[in-house]
Amino acid sequence: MGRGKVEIRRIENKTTRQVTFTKRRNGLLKKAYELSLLCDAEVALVIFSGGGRLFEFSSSSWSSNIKLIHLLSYVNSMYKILERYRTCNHNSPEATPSVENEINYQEYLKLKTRLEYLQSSQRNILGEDLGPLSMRELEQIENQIDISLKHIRTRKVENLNI
Amino acid sequence: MGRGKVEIRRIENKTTRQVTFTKRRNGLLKKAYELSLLCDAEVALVIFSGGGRLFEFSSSSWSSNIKLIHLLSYVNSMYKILERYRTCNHNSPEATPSVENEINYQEYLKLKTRLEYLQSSQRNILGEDLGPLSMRELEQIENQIDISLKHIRTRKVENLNI
DNA sequence: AACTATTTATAAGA
DNA sequence: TTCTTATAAATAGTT
Repeated sequence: MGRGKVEIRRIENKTTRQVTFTKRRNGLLKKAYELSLLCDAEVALVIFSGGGRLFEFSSSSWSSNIKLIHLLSYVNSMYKILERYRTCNHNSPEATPSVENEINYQEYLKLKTRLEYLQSSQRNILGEDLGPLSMRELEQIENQIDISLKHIRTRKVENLNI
Repeated sequence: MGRGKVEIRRIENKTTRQVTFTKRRNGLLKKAYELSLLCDAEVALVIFSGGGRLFEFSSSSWSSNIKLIHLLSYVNSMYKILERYRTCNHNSPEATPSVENEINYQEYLKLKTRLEYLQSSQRNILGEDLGPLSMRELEQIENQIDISLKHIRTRKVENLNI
């Protein structure tokens, strides 16, 4: 994408590396933003430069109070699980708590059901997949949204007055 | 970057949105990888599709004083190891119960994270917990809801005509 | 920091 | 859907 084709490996020249970093960093942040907006996706991007400076983007559909904190908790729980796996395996491979796993599977199914319900409901609230809905259901959603719109507009005015 | 110039706003057509998501998601992941390698940078990227599927990249050279990044890298490499282990043991199914369970547990965590996002996002869409949101975010939600209201009203009229 | 020659990404079409 | 291709966008090397 430039005067010459470039091999994807560490750029040895420091100045070139710095310049390329700035250009590509901006490109990446822009594309992360575009993906989130165009495709309604949730995107979190964290970049540390070689010198340790931090740049980040996260789409606003991760409502702002969770954002990267949420990412951290996701990573954290993954970490704990993997840690447990490692320890388990080290000591007594047959001691894997199968009861606990069963409970987890029940929980998993519950969660999955709940998630599917929420996704479907969210789609409806966003005006998608309205086909199967009755007039009564449509009116309920319409009403809900109307109220929500009022809340949001009130909140906007409050924000302006701060 | 294609046959036509495209405005950066939510693609309304579902199929187009899905296709664009796949293309741009791959592009973004590739560029994240290239940036990390070319410029010796630490990059973490997490993407949720509209349908809730998770995609992620994280570079493997993290400086140890950065907690989040370190954890993410750790999780990533562990995941790869688990994945390889699972593939290796494809032929001897009785040897892998705990790995399978752990991977299911990972699925569970993914689901849980996604559910929490959805709940929070749903609350916002319903006009709740608006406190932490910026004006820009409020306007985005307002806009989304406005569009939704139009869809729902159109649908109501269609229903009446059946 | 700008500038452009090229490469790369991708939107629309097949 | 997957593959192709025309065109937009990104960016490597230059000034």
